[in-house]
Amino acid sequence: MKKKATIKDVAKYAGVSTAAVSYVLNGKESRVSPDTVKKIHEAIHALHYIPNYSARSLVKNASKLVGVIIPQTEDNRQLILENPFYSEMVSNIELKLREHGYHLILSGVDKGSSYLDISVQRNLDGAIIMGIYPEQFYEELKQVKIPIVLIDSYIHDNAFSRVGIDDEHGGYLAANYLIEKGHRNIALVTGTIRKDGVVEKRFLGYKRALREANIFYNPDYVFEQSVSYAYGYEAGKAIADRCPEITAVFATADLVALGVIRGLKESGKEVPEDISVIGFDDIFLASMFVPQLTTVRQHIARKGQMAAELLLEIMESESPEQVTRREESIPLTIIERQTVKPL
Amino acid sequence: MKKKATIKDVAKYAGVSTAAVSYVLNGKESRVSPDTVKKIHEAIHALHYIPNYSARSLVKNASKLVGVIIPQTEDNRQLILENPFYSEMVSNIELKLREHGYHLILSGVDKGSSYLDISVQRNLDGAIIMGIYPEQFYEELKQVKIPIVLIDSYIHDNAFSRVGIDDEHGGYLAANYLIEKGHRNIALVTGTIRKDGVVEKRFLGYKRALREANIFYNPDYVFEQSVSYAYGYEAGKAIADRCPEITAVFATADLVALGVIRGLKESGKEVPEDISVIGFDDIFLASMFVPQLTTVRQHIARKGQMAAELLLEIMESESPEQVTRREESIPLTIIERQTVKPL
DNA sequence: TTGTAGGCGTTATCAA
DNA sequence: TTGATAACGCCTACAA
Repeated sequence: MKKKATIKDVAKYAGVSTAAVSYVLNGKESRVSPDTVKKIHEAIHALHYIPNYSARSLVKNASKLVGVIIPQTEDNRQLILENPFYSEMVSNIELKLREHGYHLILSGVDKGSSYLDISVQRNLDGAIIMGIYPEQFYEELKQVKIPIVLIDSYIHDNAFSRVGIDDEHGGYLAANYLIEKGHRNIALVTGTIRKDGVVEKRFLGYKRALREANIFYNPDYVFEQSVSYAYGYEAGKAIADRCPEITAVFATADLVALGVIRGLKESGKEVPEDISVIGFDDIFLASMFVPQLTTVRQHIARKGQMAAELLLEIMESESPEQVTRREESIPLTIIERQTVKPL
Repeated sequence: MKKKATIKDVAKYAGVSTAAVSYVLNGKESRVSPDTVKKIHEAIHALHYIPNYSARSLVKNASKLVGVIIPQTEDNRQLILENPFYSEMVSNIELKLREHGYHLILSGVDKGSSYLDISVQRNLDGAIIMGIYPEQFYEELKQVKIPIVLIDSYIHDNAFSRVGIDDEHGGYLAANYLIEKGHRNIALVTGTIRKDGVVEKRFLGYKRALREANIFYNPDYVFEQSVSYAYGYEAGKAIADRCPEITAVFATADLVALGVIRGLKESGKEVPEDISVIGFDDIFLASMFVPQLTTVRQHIARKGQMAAELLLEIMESESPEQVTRREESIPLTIIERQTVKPL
């Protein structure tokens, strides 16, 4: 097996020094005579020379590597990449980073070991974190002094930049839409309401909409457990079986909404004839489903792109440490489809 | 900002040589006295020492990094991670690799640049490739002498190991199932039939089933274009509008099948009352959909796991170059749900 | 059992 | 404009 060509090989082949080669490799051709530049390019080509990033990383203390973290399941620690919400963001992030010469390490975090480990081991230039984690996680994260962009987190800390949406507003939009359609007994189906989580904000928006419409907030109408199709299904059945007065459901994620619809159906309720449902996110499934899901759209792809752009901007700025933390927010709109019926 | 601790710092702190530290770091504690081992562990802990993989990669010529490639869209070069089929495999691969101390670089491949680049730059220890690519891609791939596992490819080459399914058998299973239910005019909706692609094999299986049942193969019943929901939708409408004699559809991917069902519906055909549909893959959506999709199940998660296991085995063997190419096949079963009606 | 020192491939400093 | 050469952090003969 032929050994890979190194910068030395190139230098020898071109009859120049390694320094010269390094210069042209790093775009400092002005420091080298046009003649040698040409010779070096020829040598690079002839030898199929490809720079070794490990060596480069070692001396430049920068890896052109970005870490991306998405939530994982509690039990088997597997990434929740099946959720189109995450996969859509990841693919957009990957593309954006690739366009700028960065590669992406997709990784979960094992219990016990902190993300600090991989970040330091690999000399990551930055990281994008989706979802919310125990507070300790962020504390550790702060130790690694690299640019970090949080997606969908309400952690306010100067160490992090963030991109997200106005979840409170989104919750308000959804509930208000149902109210405008004449609904008054509106259930909320949602994942665990954690302090400072996106779900809590949406919940708050829901309550505000009720309040403004002078509708009594009934805690019994809140179905709170996990953000999954399975739980939506369960909640849908429960609503159909035990709360006949409910005429509309706001699910804080499309995946949950789809589960709700199925649960409702299996208990003999038709959507939207008997009961209306609105989701949140507008994952691509939402429009594939029958009936097509009415939902609050957030531009998921854009979210990924913005996170990547934000990170790139910080990483490539002269002094990343001094870049003021930035926050970006994605606009929200109601997408009217087939699952809400005016009363 | 405190500098990261290096092996020298640890050595100094513990009052030993860097060699000793390196030994315990690499599990060769037998070469060091229990006493110094202890001191070194203390030092590592006290200094929060974390090894620098770039440096390690440089000397060991191994990176503990695995490249994973999934197909990307033609136009915008973005990864098709939204397809649950891929994301489910990726998340399983990631977990398996992580359990063995490897990290995963998820990347697309830009036109013009070969995967050779990133593979050499990053000193990848191995790679997993999903989907099929132009022949040239594989030729280049062979140049990088690292272990490579192909998922769903019929490229036969000693340079690669493979994991996949018996697609011909799968196609046969699906078509035969429909035939057993009394259908004789069976459409095939599929992505482009490429030589040596999985789709071609399924197509072959479909034809064999017809032949064995003495059913005339009608090329007009083959709707071939792209493996996407959108195309399925289009094909579904076409079938409903123009081929009233067709009573069943075999879609070579669930995503396509769901599109077909929607297209059928919009043209006034009910599934399965008017027309039956069977899919392929059993992505999690298949059971979420209304009606629930009858399909040929391949254990997608298992496929990802096996690919990772296979790769790990090769990478960690004494002499990866000599490991005989291996092939693994995942079993297939029909999952009977609600979209096929006996005639 | 321990330590010294050379080298992995790059970059960057400093003379020439 | 060039070219030695010293790092970068780690591993591993080889010597002690």
